[in-house]
Formats: sequence, structure tokens, C-alpha cells
Amino acid sequence: MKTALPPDEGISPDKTKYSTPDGDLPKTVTVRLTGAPYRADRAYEYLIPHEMRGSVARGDFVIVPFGAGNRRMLGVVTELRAEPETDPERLKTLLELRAPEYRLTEDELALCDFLCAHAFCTFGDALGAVVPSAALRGLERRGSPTNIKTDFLISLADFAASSEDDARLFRSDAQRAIASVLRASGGSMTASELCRLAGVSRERLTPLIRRGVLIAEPVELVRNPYASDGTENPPDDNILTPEQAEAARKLAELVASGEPRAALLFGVTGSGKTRVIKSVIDSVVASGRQAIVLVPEIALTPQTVRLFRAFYGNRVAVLHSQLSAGERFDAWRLIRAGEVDLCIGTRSAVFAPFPNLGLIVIDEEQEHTYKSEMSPRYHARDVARFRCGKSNALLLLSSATPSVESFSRAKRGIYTLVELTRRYGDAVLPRGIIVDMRDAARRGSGHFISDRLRDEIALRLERGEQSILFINRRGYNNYISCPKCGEAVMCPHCSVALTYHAPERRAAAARGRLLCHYCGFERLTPESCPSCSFSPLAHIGYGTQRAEEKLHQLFPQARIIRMDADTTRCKFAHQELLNRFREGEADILIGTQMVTKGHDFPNVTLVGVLDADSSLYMGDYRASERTFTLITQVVGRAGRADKPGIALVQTSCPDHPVIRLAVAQDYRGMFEDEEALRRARGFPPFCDLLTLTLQSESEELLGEAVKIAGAKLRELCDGEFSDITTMVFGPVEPMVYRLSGIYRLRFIIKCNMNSRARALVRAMLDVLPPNLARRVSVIPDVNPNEL
DNA sequence: CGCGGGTGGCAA
DNA sequence: TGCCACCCGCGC
Repeated sequence: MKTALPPDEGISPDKTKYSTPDGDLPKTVTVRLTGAPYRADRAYEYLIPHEMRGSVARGDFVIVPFGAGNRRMLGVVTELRAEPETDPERLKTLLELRAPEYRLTEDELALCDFLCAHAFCTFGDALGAVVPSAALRGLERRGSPTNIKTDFLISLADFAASSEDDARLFRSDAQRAIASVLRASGGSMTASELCRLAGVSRERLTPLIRRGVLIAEPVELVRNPYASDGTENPPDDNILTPEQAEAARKLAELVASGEPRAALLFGVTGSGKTRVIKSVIDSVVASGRQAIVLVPEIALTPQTVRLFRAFYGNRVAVLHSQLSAGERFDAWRLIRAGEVDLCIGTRSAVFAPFPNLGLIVIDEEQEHTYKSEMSPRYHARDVARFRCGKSNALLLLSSATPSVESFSRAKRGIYTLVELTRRYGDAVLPRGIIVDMRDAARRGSGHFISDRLRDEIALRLERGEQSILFINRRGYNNYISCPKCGEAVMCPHCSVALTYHAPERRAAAARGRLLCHYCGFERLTPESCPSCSFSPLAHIGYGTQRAEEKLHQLFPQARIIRMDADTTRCKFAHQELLNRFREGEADILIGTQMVTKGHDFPNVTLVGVLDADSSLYMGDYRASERTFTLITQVVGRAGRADKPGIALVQTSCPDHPVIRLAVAQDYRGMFEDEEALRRARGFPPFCDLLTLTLQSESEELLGEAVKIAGAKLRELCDGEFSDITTMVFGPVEPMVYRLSGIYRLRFIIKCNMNSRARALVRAMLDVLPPNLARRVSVIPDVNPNEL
């Protein structure tokens, strides 16, 4: 169902917008360009031509002449000046001014500034995050409205309302069908809907409109791929338990405080965090404000949307990167116009331009997906905190396994800690059992399903119950290598081994492919070793594909769904696989992280973690925390309803404290250990980690640049920036030294990310001499996911 | 980034 | 001498 937008309300005239702080009409403006590279990303001053005086305002889009060739470039006005700062003789003049309906709001400009300062990006990159690209498209050319899809609202002319003259007015079957559909509707409908219901093509309307029998009125359409979700389900009872009600009351109080607040909603899986959040949103919406709910990945949006649509109907918008440009633009316009109360989406939805923001919820706040790995490299939590600060809104972090950083802040009183301790209906947490795999490992890599796990799966099959198996690796196995010379088959563009993917059609004699999980490179599996021609090659390790195959061997009768990046390529595949599993169309669900979170499967009584150690030794200071989170989440999937469940955790380090804590679902235990360790070693939350990555296609130039940058960095830290505490490490190779043909080396700096530290970063951004800067880039990243 | 001006290598 | 490829600085 498509919704028509109301006509634009227009911009209220406001003299102060068009004059300088002193009340004078401005002579010049400063402009930030949307397409400038970092080195040219400054404010430039331009003269305002006479005809634009009094109509140009801060936030307006303008076309300016730029550079020696006076290229036409799109820019944004950031300041109005009564007196030019530069000699007017040397200034160029604005070429064009875009209509005020495109003007950026003060909130949007502030967000751009925030991103430039904290993520060290260009104004153009910041703008690209703050407004959807479709809102910018077309602005470079003169004025036409951007990517607004229109349809026509069709109604019958008055003289055709009764059926007296039908024979004369409607002369064919198609025309009579149109008339009857319209009469049945009793009013008007969009042309597309009318044609669909009447079963006629669009062209059939034209003659009727030309003769005036039908009246067509253009309307703006809103594309909404989630329109059919949820509204059909009646809301379930939403009575809160006393504990939940108390949590909701506390949080609503924070929202109503009229001050910026932050809280951590901490509760085990199944404790009803979502119900509490829903209740807080109710109070936000009741006070005329709007809320944003962030979820960690696109795959989790449909279920969240369905839930909230059941309550708020079509006053819910969705924003994430998999929407088409038009869909995203339409959702954005509805939000900006205050036509919806709630926006659900992934990281980028933190920019949802609500006019009166009251709440930002970050669900599963510890998830690494909230940190952007591309410019602008922001963390949604930081942007949310900034926005909540400006709007006196509540930032609500929610998790069963909060990040150590956030829980530490809650402990120190920076966030209000709101805790839910009881599982819904007093369901018990699944019993966790550690399975020692050291014996199995000795028997060879083929034994990655222990006897114990096999027996438990068999038991579930017998009872008609379901199992979920989690394995942290996709593909058939880790890599293939030569038993003779020991070489693994590597990606030609990256310094990583390729992963073998078996052909999906099991009957096919086709050879499998080798895939690079980093750059996407793909090749046929070689028959023999590329360096010494030895054959056959050995397959090392196992992934989801091989585990699935093994399960088929062990349980030929079992129905298995595999869920990983390869089986969820297309748009709604993820949701569909989960639905099928929930409907009982399969006995076993096996997959990567995506099987671990956010789904309620009442018939699942067994959860198996095939290799709990895989994330334990990845050399990152968060390895323990991540392992804990992963295992805890997947263990929480078992036995949510009336049936008790068990969780088998296979590991080669059965005595490792983190594995034990995770199996016991002891978050606080993990937190205490981890906090002590990080305090001792100087890791977040006791400092920030800043990386400066240098990258180049040329290994020599990179080496040269790293020498210069390293010397300069240490010089700055010991000299100009000796007032702040910094520790410099490196240069070190990232996990992957060469990626898509680009070599990378990085410095790691421990510091507190304040304005002085940011000044240090900015100083580092132009340490390279221009000849080197052209071919080596310097990329700063604050608290990156990968070290 | 992309222009323009400078430079230097090289063929005629 | 003339041409072009590449380097480099700058943009208001």
C-alpha cells in the first residue's frame, strides 16, 4: 500500500536567516564543497550576486566556480558575512542558489561538523552520511525536484458518479472495469492501485482522463518495502511484569527530565527488554517526540519492524543501506517531515532527521557493526550521544552482554544502569555443558562433531525438537595447502589464504571454487599445488559447508538449513530461512553468527557451539569479550519457552575462564576479570585506541612514508603534544598486510580522545610531503574494530 | 580531485 | 625547436 505525502508546507519567512549576526545583509558567504578531497576541504569565501542578496541562508546549496578551470561545484553555505574577510577583488561569485526546500537544517549542519571533527572526514563524506544520496542527486544541475516518485490520485468526475450515462461514458470492458472498481472504492485511489485492481494497463486511463470522465491529481508517492509487514498481526498483550514496569518507569522519567541522559538496559535474553523499550517509546511518542531504534544488522530489521508496526502502524519508518536510493529517500522525507514517530534501522539510521528527537535506542549495543569501517568512520553510539545531548533526549543502550566499555560507564554512574534479572515466565536458562575436544582433535580434523553432540542431536530428532549449531566460519574449510611444500593457496591481491567453497549442487561433478573472504577474488580450485605441482592438495579445517555435509552423513533423514553469507545473498533470504525453521520445516539450523541473535524459537532445545575457541586467540584485546558474547548469545537460544534446553560448547580449552563464564552465563564474572585485565594493560575503557593506517599500492613508497610519519608522530607526542598522555606503537601490519592490492601499515596510539588528541591527528594528516601524499594515504580511525 | 604551469627527456 | 609525459602546487 502506498501512502501519499501531503503537499510541502513551505518555508516560513524568517528575516534573521538571511542576515548576518549583526542584522546586515551579507556581502559574502563561506562555502563548504561537497566534492572536495581532504586537502582542499576548507571553507571558501564567495561574493553574493545582487539578485541573491536577502535570499541566501546558512545551509543553502549553491553552485560555485572552483579551481583554475572554474569547475562548477556543489557546495553548502556555512556562514554569512557582512564584510568580506578576503579582498573582494580576489573573490569569485556564487553561480547559482538552490531552492530553500533543499536547505540543510541546523541539526544537519551540526552533525556534519561533528563528523568532520571526530571522524576526520571531509565535509562531503560527512554530508553523505547525514542526508541520503538521493537528496543530493540532481542538485548539481539546475533545480528540478529530486527523485520524488509521483503517481496520480484518480477519482470519477461528478457527472459520472451515477451510472445513468454509463453506456456513453464507458465504452469498453476495460473502461467499465475501471468505473466499477472506482465506484466500489467509494472515492479516489492511486492510478497504480486502480489499474491493478481493475486488471487493466495504465494506458486505458488516458482516454478517460482526456475526456474529463476521470479526474487525475498528481501526488507524491512513498516507496515502502516493509509496508506489508506486521500491520496484520494484532498486538499481543503488553502487560509488563513488576520488574519490567519499574524499569520502564525509571527510563520514562529520564526521557521526561528535559536533560540529555544515557542509560544501559541490562537484562538476560528473554527478560523482556523489548517490552520495556516499547513502553519507553510510548511515553516518548505521547509527549510529541520521536524515537530511533538501532539494530545491529539489516537481517534483524524485519522482525523488529513487524513488532513495532503492530503497535504504531504506518508511523514507523525503516532506514538501512540495502534499501534502494528511492526507498531510503522516501523514508528520510517522512522522518524529516515528522510524519512518523519511530525509525528502525541499522547504524546509518542514527542520522534519522526527526524534528523533535526524544530517544535513541541502541539494541545489542556491544555489536561491532555500530562502528563504521568506511569514511566517515564514526561509532553510532558517539553520534547518538551527540544528538541526544543537543535534543535533551535519552540514549538507551540495551544488551544482555554489554560491551565492557558501556558496563564500566554504567558502573561509574555515567549511564543509569537499569537491570532486568528475570527471564520471561521464569523460564530457566539452558544448562550449559562444556565438551572437551582435545581427544577429538587428536583423532583428526574430521571429528568436529563430538559423540556427545551427535547423541544429543539424535535425541532431538527422535523427539521432534529442533537444534541450532553455531560455527564461526563460512565456506567448506579454512584453506587448502600443499602437503609437500606446505604452501597454502593464497589470494593474488591479498596476503590471505583462499577459502574453499564446495559446489552447492551436490550431484554436480563441478570442481569447487576458492574465494577470498576479504576482496572477493574467486578462482577454480587447482588440481595441484601452484608452486610445486604436487597433488592432491590437503583441505585444512572446516566451515559451515563441511559441517552441513557431515551432518547429512550422520543424519541422512534430518532436514537441515544452512545459514551463512552464501545462503543469504538475496534480499529477504535471511528472514525466509528463519521463518522456515520457526515453522518446523527443518530439524537443524546450522550457521555463522547470524543464527545467534534475536530470534525466538520455542521448539529449540539444543544448541551446539562447534568451535568455541575460534574467536579466542585472534590477538585482539577484545577476543575474550567477543567469545563470551558469542557463546552467551547462542546458548541463550535454547529452551526459551516451556521446554528446558541444553547448550553444548565444544572447546579445546575447557578450563579457559571465559569459556567457563560464558557457559555459566556469568556476565559480571566476565566483566570483573576483563576490566581488571584492561586496567592493568591500558586498554579501553581506560584509554582510547587510535590507529593511523598508511596505505599505498607501492610497497616502497609506503615504507618511505611510514618512516617519515613515525618520526613525526613521535616528535609531536614528545613535543607539541607532550601535555597529553600518549603511547605510540608501530608500525605494525594489520591482520591482512596486503588487501585488494594495497599494502597497509599502521601506528597504534593509546590516548584519551579529546580535542588535543584530535588536533594531533589532524597534524598527522599532512605530515607527508606532497609527492608522497599523492600515492600514500593516511587513515585515522578511533577505536577501530580491527587492530 | 583536476587544472595549469613547469620541467625534462627525447626525436627531428 | 617542439612535443608530450610527468611532477607539483593550488583552489576563496
